[in-house]
Amino acid sequence: MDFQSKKAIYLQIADFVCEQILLKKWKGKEKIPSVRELAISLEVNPNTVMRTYTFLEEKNIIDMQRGIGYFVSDSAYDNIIDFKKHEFLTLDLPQIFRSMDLLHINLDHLKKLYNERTR
Amino acid sequence: MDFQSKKAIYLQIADFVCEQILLKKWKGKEKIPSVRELAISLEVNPNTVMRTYTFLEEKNIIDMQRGIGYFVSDSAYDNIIDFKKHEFLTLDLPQIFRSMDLLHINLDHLKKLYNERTR
Amino acid sequence: MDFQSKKAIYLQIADFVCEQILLKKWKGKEKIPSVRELAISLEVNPNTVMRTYTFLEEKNIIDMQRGIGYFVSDSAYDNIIDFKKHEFLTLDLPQIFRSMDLLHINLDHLKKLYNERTR
Amino acid sequence: MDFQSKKAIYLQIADFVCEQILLKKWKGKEKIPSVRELAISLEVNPNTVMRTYTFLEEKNIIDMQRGIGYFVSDSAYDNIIDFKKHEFLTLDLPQIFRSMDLLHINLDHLKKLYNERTR
DNA sequence: GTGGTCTAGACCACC
DNA sequence: GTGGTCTAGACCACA
Repeated sequence: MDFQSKKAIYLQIADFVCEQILLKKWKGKEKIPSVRELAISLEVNPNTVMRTYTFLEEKNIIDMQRGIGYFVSDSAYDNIIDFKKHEFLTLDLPQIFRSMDLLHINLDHLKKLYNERTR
Repeated sequence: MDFQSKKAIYLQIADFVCEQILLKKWKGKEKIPSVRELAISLEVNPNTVMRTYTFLEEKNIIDMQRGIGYFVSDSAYDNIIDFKKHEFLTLDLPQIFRSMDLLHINLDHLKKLYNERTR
Repeated sequence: MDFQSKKAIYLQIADFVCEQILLKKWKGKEKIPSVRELAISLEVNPNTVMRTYTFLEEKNIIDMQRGIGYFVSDSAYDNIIDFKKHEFLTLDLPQIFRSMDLLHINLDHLKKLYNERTR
Repeated sequence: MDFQSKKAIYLQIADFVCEQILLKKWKGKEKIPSVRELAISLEVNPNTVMRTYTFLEEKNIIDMQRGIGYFVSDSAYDNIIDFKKHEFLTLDLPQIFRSMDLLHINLDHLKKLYNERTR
């Protein structure tokens, strides 16, 4: 990770964690890296990771067990899908379609780009 | 306009101005609202509109004529299209496709939503 | 304020803010002290007040306006009452009644203490 | 027991032990479960139960007999009552009355809830 | 002036 | 070892 985007680092880390879960690299009920571990491996301050974990706990994506660590919550996968899908459909998509109209990009054009993309 | 999003207000206003131009509501070489007028109608601080206009002037989308006001530049329409298209294709689109993959939304689904959208 | 209790300072400050609103000292739509101001007057680090304000914003008790400051939200009073009442009835009260039973304190005794309290 | 509250687990276990004694389930001079037994039945780390027992021993609520186990102390019942009552009257009650005032809950309301409670 | 983020480092309670 | 809180100080973007 390089944190180039303008987005706050702690949110980029949150996205990273969600992605690990969506990709099933970190599965339900599994322990995730400790605050300090992740901070070292991402080369950021532990406070920043702490902020990410607190943020994700409020969203019921991870759970804390006193003195043990953080765990992927039972409903993490579904929660993330629900949350992100809702965000995508109500916030991102309307703007995408708006841009397409203004820029005169139609669906066929998009389809072509979609199939050509580097996956 | 309500400026609810987290995006900076001056950038939201810039988007608004660009949209007026793309929609040909404000055409080439036409005078656009003065800083003060726009500030009043949008209920924001004139400094904020000033910042928008300075920003757009740097991007050669509007021109200033001292003592007269701001005008849509000759090449405004093409400039906006070029800039926005480039941004859309290289920044937005890859993210969109990434989200679609993670959320298991395919092109057919997108097509359906596109055709159903409220324009 | 002296922050004697074991509760985190940022939560004690949150309680303080809620109290100002419940007591109608800070009314709806009114600007509340800036992060820095409150930090100085309470003699704590600005980060601590920031944390309080972020916490209260998530609970829809205060609103932020970019570059201007924080404001008591429209529904702050009702939100606080709802939230605190729910907490009191479902969390505090059962424990209180449990303690009373175990300690053989009955309602008449409580009533006496209630009427004698220093208000 | 599920230890959901934010209170330290060892203190929640201490409360549990005190309750057994107040309810006379564990009577004076009787042997109480060994650290290991209780740890297994509560599904916690033995260290945590150990801490509870040490804590209660300091408060003269239980006594240790080397090589034999822990016992309810002679004065346990009275000690607990005294301690908890003092805590309840000087710490909990003022807060309760304060909350009641702020939330506009009066004694009659409380009385009704008290009589309706699930015992 | 406002809020927001990040780092560095410390200290604490807990398991 | 774990998380949680707090301070101090810096830097940034925004109104």
